[in-house]
Amino acid sequence: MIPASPIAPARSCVDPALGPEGARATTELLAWYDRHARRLPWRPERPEARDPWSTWVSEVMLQQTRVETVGPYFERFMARFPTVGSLAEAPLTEVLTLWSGLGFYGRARNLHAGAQIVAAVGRFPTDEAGWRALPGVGSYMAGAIGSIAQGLDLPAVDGNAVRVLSRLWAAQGSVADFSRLARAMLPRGRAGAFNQALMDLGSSVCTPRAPRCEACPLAGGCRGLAAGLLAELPPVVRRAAAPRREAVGLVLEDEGRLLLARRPPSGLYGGLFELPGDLLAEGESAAEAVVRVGLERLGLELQPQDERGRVEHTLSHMRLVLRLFPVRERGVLLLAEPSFYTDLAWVDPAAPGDLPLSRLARKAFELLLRR
DNA sequence: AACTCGGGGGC
DNA sequence: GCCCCAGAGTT
Repeated sequence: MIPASPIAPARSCVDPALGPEGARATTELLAWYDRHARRLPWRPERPEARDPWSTWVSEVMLQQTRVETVGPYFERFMARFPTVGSLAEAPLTEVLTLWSGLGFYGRARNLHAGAQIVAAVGRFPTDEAGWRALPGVGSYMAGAIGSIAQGLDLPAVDGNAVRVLSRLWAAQGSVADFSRLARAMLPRGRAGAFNQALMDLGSSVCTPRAPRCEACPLAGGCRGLAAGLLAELPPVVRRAAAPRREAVGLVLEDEGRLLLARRPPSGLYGGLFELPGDLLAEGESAAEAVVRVGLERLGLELQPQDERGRVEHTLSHMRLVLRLFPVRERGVLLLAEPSFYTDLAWVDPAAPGDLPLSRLARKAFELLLRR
């Protein structure tokens, strides 16, 4: 842990030497949380009513996803899968359908697999290592579920907590560093409240830009504020701009229905249905890509027609331009190898029904329905 | 440590 | 446009 200059390191930021400053901050934070805790769908009125299952589901959905976005997804998911056993018994396709539009679909796959493990074992994990052994459960989630739903004294440091702690102590470091820092501040028996208080404070008061320090219970002891370092803490890590990539989507129509194909179970949009297609390879034209997709992924000899339109969609690591090409079928081949795709379906784009679909696929449907 | 993995809201 | 969001897994 590196104290941000020009602040002198008054004390070690490592357990147990935070001293009275740390204890005071924890006390103020808990008092603030008692009055200002957000009311959220996964937070029952009585905190002790939190259970591991609903907490697990909410934490998975909340990964890199805003609270407001998760709300309706959480309600629908818990209505359909009220218990870990109910999810374990469900087909993955149905889980992905409920997840459609939420993004990061590997989360749904991991949650499903994790539920099957828990159902087979017959009980939830009871400690940090047990939770971390489940797919999709890392350091943060193990701490969050354990502290919130099981009363374990574990830190749970997310992006909000990093920001609050970085500013409070005028320090910078890795998430692991801040987890140690949070552990040193944990109030025995109220770790869940402490962790959620850090997150709520970071979300509503100690915001990335224009923090509302006048409303912050920690302002009096905030070293970052005192040093005028709030704008630089935590330091921003510049990430490379997402490159623009082109892709083709094939429009095969039959009596108003579109041919959709299910992507392989892992990787980008794993397990979801889409218009057959692919990213353009290096130096490849769109027409060439259409022909290649037909041959390699569908076993069809295809002739691309005039482009029907294009939809743009931004992902974390690329900006996608999906160009839609109706095709004329010239011949049917037997695929030498199993296709990239694992399933095919003819679907009415106006009523796709219970299929797992990405936002991108839905955007393509909307464009095709407009004309 | 750098990528992969979605999608949306705020400025 | 850019940044960030109750991150985790892989390389």
